[in-house]
Amino acid sequence: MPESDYPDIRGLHLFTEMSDEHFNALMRGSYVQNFPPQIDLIAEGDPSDFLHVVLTGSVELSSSWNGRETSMATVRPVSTFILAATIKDAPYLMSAKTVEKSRIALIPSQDVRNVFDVDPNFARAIVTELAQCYRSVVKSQKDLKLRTSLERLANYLLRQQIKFDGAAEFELQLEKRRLASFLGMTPENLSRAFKGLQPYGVKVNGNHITIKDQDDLMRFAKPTPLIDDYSI
Amino acid sequence: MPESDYPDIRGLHLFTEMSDEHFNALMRGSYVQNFPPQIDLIAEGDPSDFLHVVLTGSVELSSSWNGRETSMATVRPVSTFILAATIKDAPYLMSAKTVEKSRIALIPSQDVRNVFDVDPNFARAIVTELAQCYRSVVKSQKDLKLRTSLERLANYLLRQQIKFDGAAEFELQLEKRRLASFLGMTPENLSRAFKGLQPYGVKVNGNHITIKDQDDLMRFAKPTPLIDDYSI
DNA sequence: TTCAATACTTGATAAATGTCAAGCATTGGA
DNA sequence: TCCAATGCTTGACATTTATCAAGTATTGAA
Repeated sequence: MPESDYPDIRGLHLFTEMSDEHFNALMRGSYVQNFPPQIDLIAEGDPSDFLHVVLTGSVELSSSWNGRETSMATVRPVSTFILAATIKDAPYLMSAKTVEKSRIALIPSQDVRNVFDVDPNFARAIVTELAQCYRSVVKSQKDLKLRTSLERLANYLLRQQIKFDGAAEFELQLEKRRLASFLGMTPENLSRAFKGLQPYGVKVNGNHITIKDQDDLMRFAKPTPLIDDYSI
Repeated sequence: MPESDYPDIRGLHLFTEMSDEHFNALMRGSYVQNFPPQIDLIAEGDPSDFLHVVLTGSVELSSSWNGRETSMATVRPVSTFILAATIKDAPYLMSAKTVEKSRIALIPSQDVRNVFDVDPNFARAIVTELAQCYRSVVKSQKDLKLRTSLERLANYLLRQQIKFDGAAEFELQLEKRRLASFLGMTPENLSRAFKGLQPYGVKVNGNHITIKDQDDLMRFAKPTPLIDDYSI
């Protein structure tokens, strides 16, 4: 891997605290590649040979069964994916595909496991990251099981609003059909759900969202940190 | 904690490989308690002061929002719960309550974090356990998003059957209303779902399940290791 | 700029799931 | 042993969500 890419990766929580020696050892076997949009990076069921790091662009994680498919998450820079499969040396549970043109680092899983055993700081970082991932899925599970699709959309919009520093207007970061799948509904239903939020001051124009009265929407959405705050 | 309880805990994957010294250090601050059925052990949102280990009995993990409640998992001996909250020193995302009379070990979270930093074997075990937990939730998420309630029940029964070494008859380990909630449906719907599986050779009598023709049920359920095999 | 491909929306309808109410079955004290 | 409490089942109905089909809007490449 060219050393010019090191700083981006070094900046990740996962790699900030480890020793230079171990970091360099990890990087030696790794490489960075540019991918066009819509490229399949991994398929669920494949052996987990590499830990992936998204440096630019975005990657969608999805799963299929019996001819159906669902979007599980979208990974944005700078973060890793399929850490758990790498750690366990087990097959991927999700497929990954670039959404847009993306720059991705590939770190051999065996190297990750080796360095884990000798660098306590890296070990600590990995376990923190994994715990974070675990808690994110649990939150998402609660969202799915406890809320209707309208409530899920309302809370999604409020989470996005927080990402944009509480701005009253912002752009959706996902295509609507992808968002629908992520929220566990059909694209048709998402269209209707947006209409269903009009009485609470939500306006939609293409990807542009306007939230007229945040409090009004919050009274309906009833967000809670134990589902909606991905930082804890 | 009485030393007589040590072996049960030592037998857990999480604790087998660590040094005696560190294990004893962990145990010193811990204690074991017997709880009657239906006792609230932790509430979601509480700070995570202890890592819990179920030695006997069983514990249900659940979550609530806006007056609704859902069963997230049932923990059986010998295993831990709320490991992720302990590691992150973050609030619990789920509540826990004994289902039956249970014997539970409580290990101070701070001690777990301290020993993690000094015992590489323990660190490795924790990260493996966490990766396992993460992958379990992802599988459960796929189950929920990709399958109908009838398909979820069919696959649940096949998973239970495997637990009982493929026996054609076995007892449900959960109350039906708990099972319904775990599978993301109402008790009424679960009743109807059992009827819906009759054409595939499933017979129900109270908690007693008979699967007349496993192949028949499998043709309907279409189980896949990437959702249904909790060992990978 | 044009046009074909793709995404999105809408309405009509169907299927899945939830709710309510009532009755039956089981269970665990008194 | 009895019976009250709880869980389970069933039917009728309501709601939610999905499907299908058609039309509109948007996008990207020639």
